[in-house]
Amino acid sequence: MGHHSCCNKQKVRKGLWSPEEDEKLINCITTYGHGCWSTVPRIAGLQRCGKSCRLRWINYLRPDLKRGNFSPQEESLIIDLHRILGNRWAQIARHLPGRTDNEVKNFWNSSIKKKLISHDGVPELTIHETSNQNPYVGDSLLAPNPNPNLTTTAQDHVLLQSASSVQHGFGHGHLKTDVINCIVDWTGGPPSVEKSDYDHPTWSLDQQHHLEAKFLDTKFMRSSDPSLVSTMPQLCDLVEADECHIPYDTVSYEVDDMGGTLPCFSSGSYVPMNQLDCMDAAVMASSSLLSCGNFPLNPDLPFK
DNA sequence: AATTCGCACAACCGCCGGCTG
DNA sequence: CCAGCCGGCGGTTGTGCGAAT
Repeated sequence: MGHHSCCNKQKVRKGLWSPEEDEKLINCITTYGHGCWSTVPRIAGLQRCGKSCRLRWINYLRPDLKRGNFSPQEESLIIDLHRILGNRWAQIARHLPGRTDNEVKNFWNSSIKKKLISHDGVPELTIHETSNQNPYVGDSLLAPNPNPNLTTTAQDHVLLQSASSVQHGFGHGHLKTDVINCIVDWTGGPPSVEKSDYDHPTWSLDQQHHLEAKFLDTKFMRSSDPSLVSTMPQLCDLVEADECHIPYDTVSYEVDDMGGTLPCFSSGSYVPMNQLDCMDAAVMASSSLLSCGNFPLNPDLPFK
């Protein structure tokens, strides 16, 4: 079933594309758009299958593609995202404007993977349990890491780190209003937040505890009530809806000792340092777990 | 200079899920 | 409900080129 109908009707060319073929494809798509890919080869006068045309356009001919080497910022982002998302190249690539999933995948396989291996495995994943300052944190607050390259232990470490980020992220300061509102809606509202505070909400210690408790209640309740779980806010959607990606040329988190500006927010909201972590964790959590709609519990954890 | 090797990148293959008739 | 079509995705293979021998 790998071949589509368009590939069976006549002999199709395979292999590298010639400049002439590229030109035909570009002319066709800039003139007519691609519409249905299976008709593109016919319109363009190409002896290729529609899939091949689509791939060539997406991976090579698209005008918004950014060629050249990956910047250190992009590399770092890929590593971070891969740690969470695993080999979901398309999802990773969405956070890298001008880059394709194929490009990211090749870059990972040819470059990053080797670097990580040569650094004795996965160095940035070596997080010790001592970072766990909360007895609950060892549980699956976040999804089991889908990264197939990680050992179970490494996955646990990822969970520890990410969960910790979530919990310690809700300190004092300002979060993106939409995200705050989402959290507030979901939790039923922190104990004493004023409506007027929603514009620039600040999380008191009480509110922080309330939110943490809500997260923990929901995620660790063994009463596996899917309807409850499904009410978890999909923070990632909010973040992604606000163009959660790095700029084309550089990434500037403009981080100082106390905090920084999230590049994913066009408003450039100033976010305290610990909440940058929180946003990271939120993206991770909702990308890999919430969107799956389930919270598998780690059987090795104390909640039985 | 010829050959081999390794790497980066391009392209293909097979599968899956959504859509439609 | 089912089958066919299609786009999208991830894994894998193929190709070209430069470095090493």
